[in-house]
Amino acid sequence: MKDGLLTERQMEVLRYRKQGLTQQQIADIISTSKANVCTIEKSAMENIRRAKETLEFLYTLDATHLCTIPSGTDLFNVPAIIFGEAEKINIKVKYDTISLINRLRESRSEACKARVVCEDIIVYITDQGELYFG
Amino acid sequence: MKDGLLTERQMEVLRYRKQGLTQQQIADIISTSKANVCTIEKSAMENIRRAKETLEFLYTLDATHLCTIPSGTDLFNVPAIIFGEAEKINIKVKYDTISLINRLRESRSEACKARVVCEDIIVYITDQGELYFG
DNA sequence: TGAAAGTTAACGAAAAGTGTTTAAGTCCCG
DNA sequence: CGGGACTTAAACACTTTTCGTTAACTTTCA
Repeated sequence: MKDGLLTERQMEVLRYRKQGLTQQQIADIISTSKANVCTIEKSAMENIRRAKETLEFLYTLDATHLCTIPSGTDLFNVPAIIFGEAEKINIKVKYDTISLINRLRESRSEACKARVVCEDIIVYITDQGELYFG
Repeated sequence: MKDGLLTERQMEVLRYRKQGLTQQQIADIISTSKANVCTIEKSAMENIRRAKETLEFLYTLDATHLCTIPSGTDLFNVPAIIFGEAEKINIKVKYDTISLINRLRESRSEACKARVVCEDIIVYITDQGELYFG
């Protein structure tokens, strides 16, 4: 039984950072270079990103594939597509038009350029109407 | 830019498992021993555990542990419990009864079945009265 | 009880992650 | 411009994780 993803070193740096210390100050405290503090902090953030992604995967496990939004689709057409597909399988989506777009932007910002979807987006849905974008 | 914590192999096994296949059946499909499938599945679960713990740490970075809502609690009793605990440490929760329940449902929908909490939920609170559910 | 499902332990090889250093780089502000 | 804060890349020693095998063990249940 081990701890979380973060090493002692990484948690140490994050805690000091939260207190508002600069990388140089932290470097002095823990006796290393500021470059090292930077890489430690960076890998901590990377680990946090991976932890989030891991749980997202877990959610998609009990979600079913709903549809795929093709690259090039206008962002404002996405909700209609999703509502339509969800209706076909008798699931009520738990988001309205606006919050659906926000949720998509939030979780796949790199796939949304201006008003257009610039990557294929796979849409998953749970029985409860929760959405995930792959 | 890598993916989550889980390896391809681990996700593969979890997906088949979700479909209800036995370890032996999966072993046949991916051409290995059932013992190996067992260890892959086990380490996948371990990784998921660590991912959760990592995010818990993130919350505790600027929040303190308030209390734990035990599985089985009626959803409508949750606010009273939280308000009570927060009062003990002189923090005013920034949500009213209704929005607190909504917030919980939003962030831990899979832990709320109908009117009942079906998993233990760890509650964190910041000095500002913001809540997190672990 | 017997068979199928699942778990565990010990071990090895390959792969991935971590902390470090050094040296060069960007970015922003006064 | 100069300096402080931060980022990046390459290389290194080191540790941990992963996938795999074999063989024995426990659990479940018809």
